[in-house]
Amino acid sequence: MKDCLKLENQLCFPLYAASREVIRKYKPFLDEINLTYTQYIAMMVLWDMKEINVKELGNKLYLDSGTLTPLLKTLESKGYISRSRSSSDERNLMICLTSEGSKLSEKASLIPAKIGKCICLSDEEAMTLYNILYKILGNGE
Amino acid sequence: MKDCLKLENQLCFPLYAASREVIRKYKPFLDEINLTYTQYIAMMVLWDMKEINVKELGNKLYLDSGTLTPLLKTLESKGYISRSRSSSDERNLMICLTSEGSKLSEKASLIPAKIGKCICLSDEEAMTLYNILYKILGNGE
DNA sequence: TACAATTTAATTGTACACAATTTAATTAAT
DNA sequence: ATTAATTAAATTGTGTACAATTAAATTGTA
Repeated sequence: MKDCLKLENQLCFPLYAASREVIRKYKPFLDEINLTYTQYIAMMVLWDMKEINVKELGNKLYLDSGTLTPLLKTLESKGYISRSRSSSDERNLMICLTSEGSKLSEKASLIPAKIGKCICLSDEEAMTLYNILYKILGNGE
Repeated sequence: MKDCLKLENQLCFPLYAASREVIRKYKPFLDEINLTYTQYIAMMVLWDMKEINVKELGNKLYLDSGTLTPLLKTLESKGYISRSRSSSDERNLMICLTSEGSKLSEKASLIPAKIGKCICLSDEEAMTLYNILYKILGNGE
């Protein structure tokens, strides 16, 4: 069998596996605030922006409406966001943070430090990883 | 809003996003051999091992039977693998490569080079990334 | 040897991902 | 101003992920 097909010679596989392992580490902390990982990163955008439409949110998260529509309905049912059409362009669905959703950031702000303790990379490794990952993300544009 | 909750200050997010972006780059090539990405990495293990049980396969891929059972049934229906209980221990389901599945590696072996052209990292960056990702994967053990 | 504990897959249920299509609203072109 | 093209979100359908439970086989132990 060709070496290029061995799992240990792939870059894609540890990328995929490490991504899932890190998300798995978030789970116990996210359970405490009743969010999934994808809901958490959507909330991160909202904590920052307060208001955004689905298209823009999708651009930031690399997700489309097929994923976001049900996810945002769930966040609405949890009381963290509101969903309403833009009056200036009815095609746009505006997502707004509720006060309940805003309040959630207090508890959430404790999570990054907790995760840092679980990952165990040096500051330099973390920075290097960050830069290479964004280089990969930049490739497609 | 606290900076630690900004999306651009997370390491987990570019990891998650880059993983999906890379898998997305595989799609047109994997479509040609009628495999999804997860099916592809499962086949990689089989091209290497010829025979393996579900538990071991799950250990290698960081996946459990909830994901693998339906995936392996699909690969069986495509004729690439066979599924049969081990005679020495009926709890174990042995996955074996069929000749059809083995033949598939010829076409598949062309994919890594094609992907390499899409990712555009230097050899050094690729090696650095690989090592850091496996360091993350090693953390949990 | 019984029987409790463990192990392996399968199953069930929830939540993404994402391609492809549909629907409604807006914009562009005639 | 109509109609064609475009855009945004929702919908549909397939395939993962993964927690939790179940069922069957095996192993350990009194």
